[in-house]
Amino acid sequence: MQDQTAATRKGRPPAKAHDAHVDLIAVVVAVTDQEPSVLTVGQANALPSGPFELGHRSLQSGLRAWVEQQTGHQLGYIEQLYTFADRDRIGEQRQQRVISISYLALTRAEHAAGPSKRAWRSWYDFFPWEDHRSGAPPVIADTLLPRLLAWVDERDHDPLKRERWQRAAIAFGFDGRDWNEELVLQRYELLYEAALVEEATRGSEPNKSLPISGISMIADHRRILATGIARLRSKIKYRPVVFELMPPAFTFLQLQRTVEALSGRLVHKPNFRRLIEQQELVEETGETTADTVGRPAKLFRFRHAVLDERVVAGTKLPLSRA
Amino acid sequence: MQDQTAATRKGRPPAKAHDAHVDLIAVVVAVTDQEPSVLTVGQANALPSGPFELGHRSLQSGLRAWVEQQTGHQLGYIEQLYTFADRDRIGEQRQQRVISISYLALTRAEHAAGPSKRAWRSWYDFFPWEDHRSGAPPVIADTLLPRLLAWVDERDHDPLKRERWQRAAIAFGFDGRDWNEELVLQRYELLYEAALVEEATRGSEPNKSLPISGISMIADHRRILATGIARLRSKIKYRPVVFELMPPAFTFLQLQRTVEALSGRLVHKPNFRRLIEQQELVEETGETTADTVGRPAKLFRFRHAVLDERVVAGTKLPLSRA
DNA sequence: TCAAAAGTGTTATCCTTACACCCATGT
DNA sequence: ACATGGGTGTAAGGATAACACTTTTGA
Repeated sequence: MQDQTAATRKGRPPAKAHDAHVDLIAVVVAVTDQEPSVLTVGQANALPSGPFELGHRSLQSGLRAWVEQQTGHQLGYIEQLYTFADRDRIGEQRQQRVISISYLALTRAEHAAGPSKRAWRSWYDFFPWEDHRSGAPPVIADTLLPRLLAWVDERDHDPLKRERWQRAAIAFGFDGRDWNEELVLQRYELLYEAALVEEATRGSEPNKSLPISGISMIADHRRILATGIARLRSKIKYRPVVFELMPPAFTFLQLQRTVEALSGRLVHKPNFRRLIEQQELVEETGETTADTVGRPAKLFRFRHAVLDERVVAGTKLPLSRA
Repeated sequence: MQDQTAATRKGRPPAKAHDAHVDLIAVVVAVTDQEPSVLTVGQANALPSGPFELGHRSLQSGLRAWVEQQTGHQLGYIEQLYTFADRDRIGEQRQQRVISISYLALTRAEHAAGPSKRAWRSWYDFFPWEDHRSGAPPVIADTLLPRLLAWVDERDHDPLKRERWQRAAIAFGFDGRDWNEELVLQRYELLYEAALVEEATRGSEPNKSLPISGISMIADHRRILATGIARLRSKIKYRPVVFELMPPAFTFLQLQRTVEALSGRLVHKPNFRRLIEQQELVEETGETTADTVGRPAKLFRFRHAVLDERVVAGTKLPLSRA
């Protein structure tokens, strides 16, 4: 079998012909003061990124190196998000591929060391329509809804109108539908398609009836951020990843506020508590907070043991005995 | 903002310095005769793959092109699995990176056109310990368990032994734990670590007390296959992807057998039926099967409309009113 | 008539959701 | 006293799991 390893390479043409440049991009998330923040560089409109180099031991270590260099921040939890390819023009006519490998990283903002500090930015600055903690944000009814209706009306035929409207309604919860906080990417893509985000109008001359809503980012970084947010909003529901964002000891309310910041929705306090307790995700530290107001709360820490013990597995199949 | 796009490229050194070769690898799955099969090339021990080239319009279209060229098979549903990097030596000392981007694709074996046909192979040939449709396969108790116990005993200290044993027990359901069909990758990695799969012993001289169990593949293809299986086993539980593997019309039992083939477990017929019905995933075609045996079954088709209507969203947070 | 598969009814149990309420502290 | 947050009790409703049973065909 050993010798057949060569077979994988069989069709490979001379390397230089279509080698690609590889970029690593990080969505680094922390929650501070009940705001979900993302680590940015430049004019706070780019995600930390850099080329994958021969000196890097692995993709992840390359990513760590770049983030640390650009922001002074050390990363803990990392997971891969998505890989995509773009055509890039270098020099005259010669084209080259750029492969971008994006990652989601979770930390606590305090882990910073050096020049970062000001580089954190609430992700709702980029996605104002995503924060439903105080109900649906006004921007949806005031700006997005009318413009999306106009976009729907661009279509001539009824079935085509209906299709656009249905997509918009599902994404934003129109027509009495529920808001679904996980559809972050779909919403961004819809707004992009409807030319309601700045990124969509690049390359064309600026329109007088300006687009809107949300700070834009360079290249497709806002799209990558949307992907990261969506992944995280989905993942907190079936893996104990929130704790990566928490200090070593915390109260239930702090934990709840963090989840609320991420999901952009309010949760039911008593039931949230029971949900966490029942899964045995935390244990008491024995201490209580000396909070300024209200009854002192017990402090808890994450039970790291659960990561070994259990597998969280979600069966949804009606398995049979035997 | 436009001009700041240049900022992304700021740190980029001369392109050739560390450009990478990009490979696309496909795990193409079909289910035929109640066997989950994977499309292979070569001596049926490699996954279809090929370099990403400038001529490819996108990563996915590059993948489609390679699979079609190597197997004559056209792909329908595709999703990205994972991207990883390896060091590759070309020529003398010069090292280069190889980036592998893997995909999961779902089709029906009949879609083949050309030389494929014999290239399909049950994925349980590669992972015999994964098929629990007739109870736990003997290979686990007969071969894997004793060898895993030996591997556990390699450790000197008790806590280290315990840690290895706990991992094995969770992965394989020892100690009265439940079998978890989603842990495909963990199991493969465990067996790799314990040198119980051929891939782990490459580079060293062949051991007399030979490893075992499961046909090996070139390079890390079996690991990629494990990733694909795990992803699919997990995904069929919360997205209607099984239908990509079904013919246009099918009976409940056929659907059930397909799910069983994928998950490697038996499901409860009446409850499975209700589960599908209740989600309104299918509709009657009006026809019935002329089966050889038993009462004729109604034929159903997938309700493609559900993909637009619903979002399947899985809330697991105790949301509050207001 | 029997085997094999299709299909329905019904119950016990658990999880989720919602509502109601009491507790402890600072001002 | 009361505002604020901490924390518990409990019951309704829905989903899941398990068991029992009837129906329809071909051999």
